[in-house]
Amino acid sequence: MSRKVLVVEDNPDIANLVSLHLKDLDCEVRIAADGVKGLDEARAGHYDLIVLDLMLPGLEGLELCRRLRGEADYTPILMLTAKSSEVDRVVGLEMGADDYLTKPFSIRELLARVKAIFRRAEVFGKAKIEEPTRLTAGDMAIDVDKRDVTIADRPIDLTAKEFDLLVQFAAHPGRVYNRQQLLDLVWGYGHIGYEHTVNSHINRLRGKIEKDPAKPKYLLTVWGVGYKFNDRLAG
Amino acid sequence: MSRKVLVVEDNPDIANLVSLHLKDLDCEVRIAADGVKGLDEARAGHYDLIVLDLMLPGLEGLELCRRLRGEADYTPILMLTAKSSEVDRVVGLEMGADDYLTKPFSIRELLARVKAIFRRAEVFGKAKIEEPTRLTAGDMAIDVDKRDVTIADRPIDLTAKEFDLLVQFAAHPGRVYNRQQLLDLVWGYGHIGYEHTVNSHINRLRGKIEKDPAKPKYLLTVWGVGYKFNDRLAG
DNA sequence: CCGAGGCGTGACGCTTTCGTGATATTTGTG
DNA sequence: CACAAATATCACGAAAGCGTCACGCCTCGG
Repeated sequence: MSRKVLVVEDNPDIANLVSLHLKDLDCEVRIAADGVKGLDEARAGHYDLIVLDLMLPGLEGLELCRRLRGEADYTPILMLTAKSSEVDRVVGLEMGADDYLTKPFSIRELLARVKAIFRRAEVFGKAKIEEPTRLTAGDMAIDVDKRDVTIADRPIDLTAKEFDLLVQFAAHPGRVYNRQQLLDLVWGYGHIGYEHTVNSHINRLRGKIEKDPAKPKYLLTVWGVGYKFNDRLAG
Repeated sequence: MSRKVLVVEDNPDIANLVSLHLKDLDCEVRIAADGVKGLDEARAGHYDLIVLDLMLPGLEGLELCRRLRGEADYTPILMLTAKSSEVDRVVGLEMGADDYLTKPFSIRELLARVKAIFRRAEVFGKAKIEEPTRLTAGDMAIDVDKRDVTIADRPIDLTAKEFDLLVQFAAHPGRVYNRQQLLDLVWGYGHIGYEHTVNSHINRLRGKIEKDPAKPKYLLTVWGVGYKFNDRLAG
């Protein structure tokens, strides 16, 4: 099963990043660099989702949204914007967007929204996208909805960032992430900061989940690259 | 047991949201994007409920309602509308709608109405929809129907919003909600307001249900995320 | 028409978390 | 074995998030 996604975004960096990760979701991605091309493309191809930047040259994102809806096109739309006022959210949704994301947004957030939209679209008989709400690895158990973590049934107290980091790893055991990827995924694309920051958080996280942080059992260092979650955990 | 529901709604955002939550109620949902399709679909399939937007392109919601009734189709109808005038309500009900909801409506409200309609339909020999009318946690007891709360058998006086908030939490202990989710769930989807408002209500609620509001026992803060109801209450 | 209560908003101080720099330790390489 | 680069650790200041209180608006009932 492959879903067609149209990304309408003038910034090629963001467009590429988004399409890269959407392809990971097994999506077929096309990019339109401005509003006019976006509208043409949206009219031409039958897309399952349109990711739309609100700030576009030529044609405002909201206008594109409004026009599509005016033409009785009900392709789900996910809006991206730099503004973060709550009013915008409502305006966007009233214009017919299905969801709304303000920059800087994290890739995890984006993917979560995209999945949510596809999940809703199941109503129309499309295939499912599974999203586990519980993750386990060895004697570690994570409940994503409840945002709690236990090791050998003992609850572990994590901060928001620590938890987000851990979930990112635990959801893809064995996969290696470099620091920039982690910043994009957890902190959000567009976030300005040092890669060094990741070290600190990994360090704090290990202090809470590892019995001996110097010899980590869950969060392993991949020298010269980054980190990964151990995918050979006993028990 | 699955009930068939037809959602006649041109705004895909609302349609998807509604159908998503109806599916949670174990309903089989179909969506019609305009009045004509809605009428066709309503005639063709045997539905247990029709959720109908009053503001539809092509064929007015009221007209659809009237026609169905004219054809001796007595499928229950729940009307949605942006207007909140009393006149509309009366007209809607006279046209044969079974219930009426004005936007912005909260999902909880919608689900409550839907369940109420199904409950009435039981008279005609349909299966039941289970709904826990009582919630307990530690020494707190909530009667959802009566809208009263006791702690250690002492009655607690709550305002409408406070009660709705509490029920939302108590019905899903341990689950973490961020402020936007709470606004959507309790205040109603489409409501315009500040996330900060949630803080105030949590604060007032704690003042009433917590012995020491600074060290809450029921409503816990999840730093950087939102709030949750304690799911590790003793006794 | 007035008063009480519920609600939303703003302000402010406190707490927690986060990011950063400095320094120590480890790892890979010549 | 020594050196450089990468990572780990620690501590501290900054910033963000939260709790609390007070005020004003609105609604509803008297």
